[in-house]
Amino acid sequence: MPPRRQANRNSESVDNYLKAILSLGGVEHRRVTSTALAGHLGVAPASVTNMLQKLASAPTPMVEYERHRGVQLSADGKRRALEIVRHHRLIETFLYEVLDYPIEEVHEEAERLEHFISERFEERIAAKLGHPRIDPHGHSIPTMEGEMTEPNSVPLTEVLQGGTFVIDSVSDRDAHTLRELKASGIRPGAQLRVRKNTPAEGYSVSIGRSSRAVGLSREAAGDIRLVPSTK
Amino acid sequence: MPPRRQANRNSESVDNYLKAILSLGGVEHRRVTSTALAGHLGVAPASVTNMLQKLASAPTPMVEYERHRGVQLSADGKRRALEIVRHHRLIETFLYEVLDYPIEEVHEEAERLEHFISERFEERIAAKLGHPRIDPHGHSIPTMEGEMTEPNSVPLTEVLQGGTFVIDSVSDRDAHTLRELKASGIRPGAQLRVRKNTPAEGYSVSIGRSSRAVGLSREAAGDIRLVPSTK
DNA sequence: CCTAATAATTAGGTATACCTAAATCAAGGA
DNA sequence: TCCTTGATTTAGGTATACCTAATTATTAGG
Ligand SMILES: [Mn+2]
Ligand SMILES: [Mn+2]
Ligand SMILES: [Mn+2]
Ligand SMILES: [Mn+2]
Repeated sequence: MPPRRQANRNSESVDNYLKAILSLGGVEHRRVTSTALAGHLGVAPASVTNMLQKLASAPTPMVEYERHRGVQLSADGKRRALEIVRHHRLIETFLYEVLDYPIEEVHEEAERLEHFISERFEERIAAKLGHPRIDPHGHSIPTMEGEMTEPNSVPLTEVLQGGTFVIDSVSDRDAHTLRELKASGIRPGAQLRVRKNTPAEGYSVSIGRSSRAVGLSREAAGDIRLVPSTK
Repeated sequence: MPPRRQANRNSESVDNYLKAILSLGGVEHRRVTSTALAGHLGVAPASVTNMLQKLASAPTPMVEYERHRGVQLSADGKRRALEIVRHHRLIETFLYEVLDYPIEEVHEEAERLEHFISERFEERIAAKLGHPRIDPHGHSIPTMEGEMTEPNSVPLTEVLQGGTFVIDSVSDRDAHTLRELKASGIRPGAQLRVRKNTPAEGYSVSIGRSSRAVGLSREAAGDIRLVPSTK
């Protein structure tokens, strides 16, 4: 019979806009510009304006929008965005832990499935995984109640002094970069010593106890986030 | 960037039309009428006509369609339909075996997810499950190559003589009926003795070695398929 | 062989979510 | 303050996938 997925609220597109606003605006709710969203989502700026107007003028608006001044998530919008992020990261963890996906392939699959799983599915994989708080890239998984801790980590490209760090997370965006990082032993939790990290000199690190220098592209370096070594 | 799911070919709607044509026309490719499809899919007959015309006039047509004479799947259409059925039944098996879903809830979740999983996901759950050939309802799972064996089972309502049978499958369509069947111990593989099965007298059976009579609604009876007991 | 009833198609709309091109706005520098 | 320019929005389209109402085919009965 008619499964009919309803308009606005809850479509795959809407979900992706909300996630993008959360990601660009952070949990501090910085206003996000149409152009930034257009870039992030890969759609034309005009399409963004259109969608924002719809989202803002819904009966229970998902965003707070003012012409020419960008958007912010409403409380409802933030709740939904965090739910999708939870789906995404739980799915990634599940694919990695239970279905033995290579880490560089989990993101793409999760990006699709996050919109279509039920609350039951979410609950079941969370239980199966022991209610994990961190996904395979090192990103924190929002709780069922929509709480998410922000990392106090810093991109490798922005670390000022050299020294020893622990890898907090790696970006999930680019499968190719991720495959390279994996090959060099760069994964969340590993120890990393910064040798060079300036645009001029390039990027070079050592992993774990090894003293071997590992060179990194600018892009790869920007995809690694570090926290100070506690040891 | 642009994940852009492509037109026609491969949309969730198209998948559902192809599955419906397969289901109504059987693997023997009986022609299927627009009205039958409309009923099965819960859409207006006019919508069906429209879709069939598009599917039939695509560069590589998924169906063979003639005005006023119904449709049949093309070889391509059949391949796709069987792939979706494989997805559906593997997902059901996975939800049941790995995620401990109650049997009456697997269908709805599978109905959505079947359209969105990757080939990798399909392959991984199949491997995890040991390449099962039958889903939790007793339906056979098409192979990766698109082979599916048709059951030679008969609905309980169409069994002529009484006697002892083995339950081949139960319908997955109605969660409510399924819950009731489960409560009576009616599941694929179980032994079933037919006591009464006429519209006039109603439907009554015994399960396993028990001699207790279990009454069934007409609808429930039609949802049970039997094969002769080999013992 | 004609005619109703029924099945199916056509015609004309809606909503979502995109796009391009043409306005228009906001802000910073002169 | 005014003007230029880049950002944003408006205007006008496209494609998918639905719907209702009107029209046309098919077919079975008389
Ligand atoms: Mn990801
Ligand atoms: Mn997504
Ligand atoms: Mn099913
Ligand atoms: Mn489906």
